[in-house]
Amino acid sequence: MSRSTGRRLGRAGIRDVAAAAGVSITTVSDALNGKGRLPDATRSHVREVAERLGYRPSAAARTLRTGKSGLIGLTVTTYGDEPFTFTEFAYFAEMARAATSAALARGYALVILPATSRHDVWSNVALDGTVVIDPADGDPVVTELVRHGLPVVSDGRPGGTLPVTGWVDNDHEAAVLGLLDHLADAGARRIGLLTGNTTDTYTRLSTTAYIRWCERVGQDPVYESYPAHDPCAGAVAADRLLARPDRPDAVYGLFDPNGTDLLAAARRYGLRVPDDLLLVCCSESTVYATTEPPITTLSLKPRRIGTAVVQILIDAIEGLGDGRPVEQVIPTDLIVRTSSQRRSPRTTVSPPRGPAGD
Amino acid sequence: MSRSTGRRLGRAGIRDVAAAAGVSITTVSDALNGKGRLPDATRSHVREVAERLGYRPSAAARTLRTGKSGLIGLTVTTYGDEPFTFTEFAYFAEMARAATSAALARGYALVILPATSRHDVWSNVALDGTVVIDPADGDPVVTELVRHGLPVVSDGRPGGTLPVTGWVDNDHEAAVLGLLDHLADAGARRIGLLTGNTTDTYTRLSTTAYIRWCERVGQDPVYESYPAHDPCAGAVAADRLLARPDRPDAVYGLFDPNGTDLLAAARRYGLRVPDDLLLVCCSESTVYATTEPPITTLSLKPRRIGTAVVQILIDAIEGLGDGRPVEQVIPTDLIVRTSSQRRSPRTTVSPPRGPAGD
DNA sequence: TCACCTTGCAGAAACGTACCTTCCTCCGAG
DNA sequence: CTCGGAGGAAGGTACGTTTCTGCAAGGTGA
Repeated sequence: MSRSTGRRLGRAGIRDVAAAAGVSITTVSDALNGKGRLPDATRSHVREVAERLGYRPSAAARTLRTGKSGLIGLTVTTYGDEPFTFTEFAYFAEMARAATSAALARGYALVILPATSRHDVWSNVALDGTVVIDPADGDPVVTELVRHGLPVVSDGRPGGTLPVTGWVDNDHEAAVLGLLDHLADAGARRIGLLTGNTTDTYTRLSTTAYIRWCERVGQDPVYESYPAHDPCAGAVAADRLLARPDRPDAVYGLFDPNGTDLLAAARRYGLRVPDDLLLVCCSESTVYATTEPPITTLSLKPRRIGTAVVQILIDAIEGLGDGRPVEQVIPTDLIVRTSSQRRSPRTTVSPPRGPAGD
Repeated sequence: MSRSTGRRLGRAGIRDVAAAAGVSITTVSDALNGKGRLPDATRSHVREVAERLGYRPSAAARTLRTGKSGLIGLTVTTYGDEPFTFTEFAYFAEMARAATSAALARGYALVILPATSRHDVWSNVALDGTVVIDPADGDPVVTELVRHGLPVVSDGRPGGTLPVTGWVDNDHEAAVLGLLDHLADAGARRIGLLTGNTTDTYTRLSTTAYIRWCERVGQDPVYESYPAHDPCAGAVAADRLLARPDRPDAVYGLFDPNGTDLLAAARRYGLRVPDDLLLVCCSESTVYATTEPPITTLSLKPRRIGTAVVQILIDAIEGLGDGRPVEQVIPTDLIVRTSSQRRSPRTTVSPPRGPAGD
C-alpha cells in the first residue's frame, strides 16, 4: 500500500514528484541535482514533472541532510539601548549592500543578527558562517561561534586574541597619518581631532595615530571625544572643540556626521572654511560633495570590504583556502575637496553645467 | 547495543544529552522547551547537563519538524544592474533597522533577499513570511510566494491586484498636498517639483498629487524628472529645474539627496534660500538640520513603518489576526526648518550652546 | 479490593531530503 | 555458455528534532 498518495494539502514533496513521474525518489533527487548516472531523457522528464507540480525542495530538509544552509550571519556590535544600532550609517549600508551582493552571487543569503549574547535567536537559525563588524575584545558571541566550529570573518581587525577565520580592515593608522600630512601641507598649524570615547578598534587606532603624529611634529594634541552613537553629542563636541582657547585651524572628524557638525559650528563662530579652518571627515556620504563648501572626506571603501569579507568567509565555508587565517588590508581613499585646500579659490568638483552667475 | 555513544566529533545532539542525563530524548526535549509534565528537579537537571555539554538544538531539524523557521525575508525591488539597490539610503537603513529590531523582539530574524525571480536563492531558505518594499505591479516573486501560502506584507501600497497579506504606507497624496499648502502659506507663487521617472507607487502618487494641486490653485506644473537611482542625474535635474525660463520660487524634491542638490544649484544661480527660493525635500537624513540654511524635510517615518510591517507579518504567521488583509496608514511628519520659512530671519533649531559670534 | 485518575517518563513515528548500497539487465569478449 | 562490467534505477538509512501515544507506579474514593 502506498501511503505516498493522498497528500491532503500543502506543497508537493519529492515523493509526489517521484510518484507522478513513475520513478523512485532517488532518481528524482539525482535528476534535479545533476548527480547520478541518468540518461538525459529521464532527467528532463523528471524536471518537467517537478515543474508541473510546482515542486520546491524543502530547504529545512536539505539543510538537515547536507549540513549546509546557505545562510551567512551579519552582525553589528550594538551600542545603545536598541538591539541593533548603526553608527556610520552610510558606511554600514554600503558595506551590507556589497556583502549581500557578493553573497547572493555565490548562492548564499545574509541574515541580520544582533550582537548580543541572547542565544535564543542565534541557535534558532542554521548558519554556515558569520560576518562580524567590529567585534569587541573577547566578544562572547564570536568565541562561542568559533568554538562550535563556525567560520567567522570580521570587518575590522579583531581585538585581543579573538580566534577568527580571517579579517579585512583598512590601515587606519596610515590613513590618519596621510590625512594629517595632507592638512599640514595645506597650511594647517594646529590640527584638532573629533573622536569617539568608545573602545572599538577603529576609534582607538585612529586616535593613537593622531597622537603619535602630533608627537612627531611637535604639536600639542587638541581633541574632543564623545559617544559616537549619539548624533546630538557630536554637534556639541564639535562646538566644544572650536570653543577652546587653543582653537585648531584644521579638524579631522572621525565619524560620518562630523562634517556637517563642524561646518555648522564653524559658522556659529564666524570661521570661514577653508580660509580660517580646514576640514576633513571620514564618511561615505555623497552629501559632502555638494555642501558649501564641499568637504574633503576619507572613504574606508565599504564596498570593497564587504565584498572581501564575504569572499573570504565563503571560501572558508567551502574549504577552498588553506586552514590559516586570511588577513586583508584595503586601502583608504582620500577624496580631496575644497574644505582642505587653501590654495584653490573655487570648487574643484565640476558642477553639472557651468551657468553659475559669477 | 547503544549506537548513541561514541559520537566521534561535532556538536552534541539531543541524544547525547539524554544519555548523559540518564533520561529519554522526550524528557530532554520537554525539559528544554518547557513542555510536558516534569518535576522541576528533572527539568533543572536536564538543563544543567545540556549546558555542560554545550548543547544547541539543530535549527534545521527543528524547522523540518515544526515547519517554522523563525526567518522573515526582506526584499527591496531592484533598479539598476546591482542585484540589490537602495535608493533613499537613509529611509531604507532606518526602515530595515526598525524591522530588524521588531522581528528580533518577537524571536524572528531577517534574511535579505533579492527581488529577482531567481528561484535558486529563494527556495534555498525556509521562510515563514516576507516583507516586500515597494513591490511592482504583479510582481512575480510576490505572486509566487503568496501562491505557496506564505504571508507577504508590503511597505508601500501594492500596485495592481497583488494579493498580499497586508500593507503599510503613508498617505503620500495628503503629505504632498499639505506640504504644498505649507509652501504656499510661506509665500510661494510657483512651486516646482523634482521627481523620478520610475513607475513605483511613491513617485506616481506624489507626482499626481502635485499635478492635482496645481490644477486646484491654477498653477502650471513645473517639474523635472530623472532616474532616481542615479545620484548624478539628480544634481543635473536640479540644475535644469532652476535654469528654466519659468523658474519656480519654491521646490519640493521627492528624493533624499535632492535637498543638497537643489541647494547647490541655487548657489550656482545666486539664489538665496529661503529669500529667493523655498526648499523642501523628502528625507530621513539628519544632515538637513545643519546645512546652511537648514532644510525643511518630509519624513515618511520609516521606523514606524518597519515596525508595523513586521508586526502585521508576524501576527499573520502566528495566526493571530483574522484572515483579512491588514492595511495601515502611517502619518508623515513635516519637519519645518529655515528653508521654507520666509518670515523667520534666524535658524529655528537651537544650536547646542549660544556662543555664536553674532 | 477495584476502578480510576494523576504524575513521570519512554517509544517511536514522522518531517523531506541526500546518498550509499544494492540490484537488475543487457551486451560483448573469452 | 559464462563472466565481467557498465548503465540505469530502486531500497533504505540517517540527519536531529518534536510530539503523539502509551505505560507503569502511586494515590484516592467507594
